[in-house]
Amino acid sequence: MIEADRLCRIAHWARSLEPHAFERVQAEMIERRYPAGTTICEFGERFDYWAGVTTGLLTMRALSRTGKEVTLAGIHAGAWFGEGTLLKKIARQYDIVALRPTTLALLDLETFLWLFENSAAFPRYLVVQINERLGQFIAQVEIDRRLDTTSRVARALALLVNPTLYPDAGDYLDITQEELGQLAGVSRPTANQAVKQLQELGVLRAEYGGITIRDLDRLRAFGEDREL
DNA sequence: ACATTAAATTCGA
DNA sequence: TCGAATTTAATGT
Repeated sequence: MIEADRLCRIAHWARSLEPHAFERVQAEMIERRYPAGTTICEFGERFDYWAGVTTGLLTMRALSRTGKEVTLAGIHAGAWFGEGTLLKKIARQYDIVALRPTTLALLDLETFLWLFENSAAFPRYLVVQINERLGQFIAQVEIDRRLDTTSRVARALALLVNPTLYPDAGDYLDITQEELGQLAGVSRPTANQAVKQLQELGVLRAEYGGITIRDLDRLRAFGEDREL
């Protein structure tokens, strides 16, 4: 049984649930911690939970045909993921790896499907979420195509402050340059240079162990579609 | 890869 | 429980 105020803190979508749905979620949700480096779920495995990141940072990645690891999305505290595979009842199409010690809130498949059928608010929320994530995947493909490393890092950052997926996020991002490099697909020193450059442009402020976004619009617009 | 700096932890009072 | 000393983590080049 999870406390009501805690549930509201870790699951923004729960706040708009009808009371009967809220209570069921309260009863069924569990939390689990994972050390840094843990593979939480591997490609092809069943992982029958809808999961939210309570603390920490995850990456969703797939192996391309050439064997290169491709980051599909960085996921940090506040985000919920996995609805696609749950609704289709299939195995995961990607690996989920904890980049640092991470706590997940988990909702089992049965409860998830029950919510989908028995709450009016929940499917509405899911549509918005899925739509937003679709946009993210498209943006992520672009990160990998882009040559210019500063734009890659800027894009990777922009994905982490998406206000739809992270409605509670402030302008401070708890992320190291090492982690940012992994999400952007660049080395740590390269990420460092990119962060420095973005700082000089006034887009963000680099801090020890984190980054403060100063100008979200310019971060978003950074290196906006050139050619495809 | 190495030097620097910030933070976290340990330890002695 | 305070703070100085040490170790670990993150950053800058």
